[in-house]
Amino acid sequence: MTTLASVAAVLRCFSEERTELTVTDVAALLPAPKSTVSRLLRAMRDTGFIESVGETKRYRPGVMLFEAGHIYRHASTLVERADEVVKAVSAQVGHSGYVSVRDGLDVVGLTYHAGSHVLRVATPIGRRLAAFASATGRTLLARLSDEEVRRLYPTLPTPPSPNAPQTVEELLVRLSQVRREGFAESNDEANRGVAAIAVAVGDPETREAVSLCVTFPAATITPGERNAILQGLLAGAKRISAILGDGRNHNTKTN
Amino acid sequence: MTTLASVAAVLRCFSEERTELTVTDVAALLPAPKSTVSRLLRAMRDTGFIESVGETKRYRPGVMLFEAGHIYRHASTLVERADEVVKAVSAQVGHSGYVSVRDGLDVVGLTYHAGSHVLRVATPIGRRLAAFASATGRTLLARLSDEEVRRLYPTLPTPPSPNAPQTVEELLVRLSQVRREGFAESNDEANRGVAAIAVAVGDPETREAVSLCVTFPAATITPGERNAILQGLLAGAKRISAILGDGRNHNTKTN
DNA sequence: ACACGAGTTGCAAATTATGGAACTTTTGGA
DNA sequence: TCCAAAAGTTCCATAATTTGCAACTCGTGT
Repeated sequence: MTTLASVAAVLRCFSEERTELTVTDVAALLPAPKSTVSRLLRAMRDTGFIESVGETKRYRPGVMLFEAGHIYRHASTLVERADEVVKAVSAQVGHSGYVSVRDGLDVVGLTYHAGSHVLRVATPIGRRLAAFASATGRTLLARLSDEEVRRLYPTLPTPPSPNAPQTVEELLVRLSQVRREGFAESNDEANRGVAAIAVAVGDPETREAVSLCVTFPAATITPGERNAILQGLLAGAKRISAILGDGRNHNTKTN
Repeated sequence: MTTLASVAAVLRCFSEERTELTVTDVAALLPAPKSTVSRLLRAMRDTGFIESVGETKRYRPGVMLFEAGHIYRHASTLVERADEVVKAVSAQVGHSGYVSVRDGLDVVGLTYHAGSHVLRVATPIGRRLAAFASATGRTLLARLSDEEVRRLYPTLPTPPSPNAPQTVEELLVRLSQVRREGFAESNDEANRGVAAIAVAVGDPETREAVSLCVTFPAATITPGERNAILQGLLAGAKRISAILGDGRNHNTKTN
């Protein structure tokens, strides 16, 4: 394992549930010998990747990562436009919305707008979900060919819920449906009692694709509300697509 | 230069003005031989520190940095509390506010609330300013002893404006004033026509310190508005200090 | 077609990282 | 307060990775 791979592995150990790490934590998580980890964390601290928490031997991400991450987030025209759409739809229907990107087998939330209704999901910003087991992820996977999807998923990871695809074949069927309908839905899949509608759009120049998503309570959503969400997202994605020249907008049906 | 130092140096080349980098860019900026840079960027891309922009040879920060940066930002109780204070004062007086931390000789903006008045400064999030030449920076430097400040500044960097301290001795005088008064002001210093008031507060457990700041147009601010800003920040900092046990709140005067 | 600039690759030498073991420091319980 | 255990650090020979020069490839513009 190269130094870079080690550093990346350490950074991936941080999460919202584990915002600080010790030598022993990292030694167990990587796994790697304590001596190696001790020196690695020291070097990471000295170069700004992590910082000590006060005078303790605990480490947390360094401000340099915040700065670079900020640039990541704010340099993308596509994300900006997608966020505007999601914000407007979210405000219109009163449910939470967010924008995600795919990173390998996962989707990562980049932006979030809390809804005004009582149902609040935890902020998805910086949070990872399995792409195959979420509406946002499936809209992004649907932009790949079946061959590309098969290569990405030689075998399917353990599905996190019974409503998620259970086999690669089922996933492909679901993706085919996303392509036909232009959007994906999830129901009681990533969060109990929560459903979501998602639409993807891309920027052919940067080869970026993002998923626009609104979540809502599965049990109490009205058909009118659901339709407003869907139309809002589809129309927004179409506008973005027209501006950026995606030409792969899946808005083929009005449902 | 170790691999880690090289990677950190590359990440610091990104900015809001330079969101993408090429091999040639980095070779000039570091500086380093093209061959070294080519392989370094390749390794960084392979491990998630950077991503290719579409099919081009340009690179930008990777989503992994966004994730780690998000954790940095949201793991801090102090930043959260400071942000609430700044948000409330900003909403009350209608001017922009933000929270900053010090990183070496710089301050970095972490949060931002745009004011409702016409004067909008560019978002300070992720942006660096010279600590000695900004109100936020001086509130944070004032928490150091004079000896620590002298060690940090053997010589003073070139002042970016005539209103900034011009010598280390002048800086120390200004910091002494901040300690006495409990806040710092800047006027036409970081941004033309813009003034700022800042108050610092810390968390003794994590040894964090943040600066709470509100900016406003230097020419049109009224004494009442200025006082509302100052009192709002000082009172908020005092509340935080009482909760976190800072005991170094500089709220020694009501002015 | 050609020149030039951007970027990549080969290879020997230089430099850095590793892991086991010994050591030091910190922590928690009696 | 003391002591054992756990956490963390450092030494050192070996292994692994990185480096920079030079040659090469690719893309672009005239």
